[in-house]
Amino acid sequence: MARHGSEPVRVEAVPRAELVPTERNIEESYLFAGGANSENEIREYVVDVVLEDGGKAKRKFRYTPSKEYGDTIDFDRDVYRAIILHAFQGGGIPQDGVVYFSLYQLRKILDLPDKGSSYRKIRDSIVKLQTMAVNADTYWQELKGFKSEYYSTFARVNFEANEDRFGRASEHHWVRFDEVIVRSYHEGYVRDLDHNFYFSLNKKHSRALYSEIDLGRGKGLVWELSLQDLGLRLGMAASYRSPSAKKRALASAHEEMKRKGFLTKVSFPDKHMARYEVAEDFVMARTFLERRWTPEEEATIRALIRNNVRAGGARELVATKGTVLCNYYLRALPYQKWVRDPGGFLYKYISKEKPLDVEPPQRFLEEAEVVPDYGDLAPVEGTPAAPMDDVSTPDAEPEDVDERPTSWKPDAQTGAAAADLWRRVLQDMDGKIDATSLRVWFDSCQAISLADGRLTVVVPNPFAKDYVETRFGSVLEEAIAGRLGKSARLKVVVGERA
DNA sequence: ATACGATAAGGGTTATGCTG
DNA sequence: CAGCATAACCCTTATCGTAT
Repeated sequence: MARHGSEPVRVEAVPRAELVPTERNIEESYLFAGGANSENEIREYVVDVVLEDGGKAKRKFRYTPSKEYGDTIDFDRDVYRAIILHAFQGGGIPQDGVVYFSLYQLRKILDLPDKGSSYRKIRDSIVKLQTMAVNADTYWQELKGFKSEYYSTFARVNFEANEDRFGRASEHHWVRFDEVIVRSYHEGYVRDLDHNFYFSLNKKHSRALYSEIDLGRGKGLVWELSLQDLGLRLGMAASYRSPSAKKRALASAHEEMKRKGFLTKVSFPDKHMARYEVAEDFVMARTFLERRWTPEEEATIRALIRNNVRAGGARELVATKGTVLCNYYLRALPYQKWVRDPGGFLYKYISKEKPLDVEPPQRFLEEAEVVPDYGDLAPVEGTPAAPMDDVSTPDAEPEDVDERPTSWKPDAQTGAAAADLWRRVLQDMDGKIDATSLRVWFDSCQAISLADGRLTVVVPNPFAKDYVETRFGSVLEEAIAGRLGKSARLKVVVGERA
């Protein structure tokens, strides 16, 4: 049975040189789409893939359910997400893909009752994922090539439990994610879903839909796809063949996601298409985009990411713990022993402010000029890095403004005119950009000069620059051109406002 | 393709039963 | 009796079949 996903999937290049660069985790879309059909037949999906250079390829996924456990259902998706959340809480999936867990921890995440059948269900689900065979074939016409991958989500599953000396069960279960999943995770394709939000959703299709929308929208806030493809991804039964049947089945999930603030609008441009609009507030509350980063903070974030901390996690650490604390652990990292995964180590130790196992040798570090002043954080023998709430909050330091590399002042002659024009342009935006976005993105902007038909606007950080240019660039230029004439341009620069 | 009624299924809670 | 597991129940939702 072949089903055709109709939506082309955008594919980005991967760093490694490969015959066929393909986005990997699109298979997640269909991995859990079984269950509705009780027959345990092989499920097959064909997806059109658009390569970065515009070339076209076809990707075929085949899922062979295990004879013993049958096809995947929604619960298996939840278990899979619970393991990823558990791994994330432990600092991320390590390079070797091995994640240790106890069934008790997963049961807590899944919020299941404490009884034997809960544990059995989770266990069966893990084994089911291990024994479901996945085959992904990619055909790339231009190269006259193909690539055929065979794997299962978990390359290996081990259940081990001992009794400790008090007779209590002590669990040492582990799974090893297949390298395909590990690579997806580290290349950022497995999105950092808000797992708490994910598990707060109750309606039948809500969880799967949230995953799909968040993946599908990429960096944007709007996602459109055919109801046909949506039905496939959510594993709707064959009886939902008509669009109205799908809409009715999805109604309660839509309602829940709007009520909980993820979606602002669900519409159907025509009767075969669904259009989802994601709330900007929801996305922003979960990224740290809106925050202004000092150069020092940005350097710390980059250092954390270089050491395999996930991008979102790195920003979270710097935002919540401050640069001083982060740098303290970063510099101590090379001296630690038995660190399996630097990213995991850093995330765990910094977020919990855990005492270091090995203190870095102070004298050596200072001589090498790699350790600047620790301030109050200088480790004291025996009591390493204790509470330090107010020491490390980076925002409350007005005196460091002058140290920033770029500080823009309004141009003496054109500054006032620029500010005036900018104010009018923003008024023009009323109705074209919603009020929340206006406030969030433009409150911190300042127009500083107007020369040769070019309006220069200062934004606080590179994120804001990127966001303003890509999302609002064209409407803004249009509005400026409307007031200044056709050749008018907008220039966005990053810097501290004067 | 759609609307809608019938029914199965699922979640949640309480009652009951079993075992040591 | 504690500590569980299961049965019974209610209510909501998912799914299916049928008439239009």
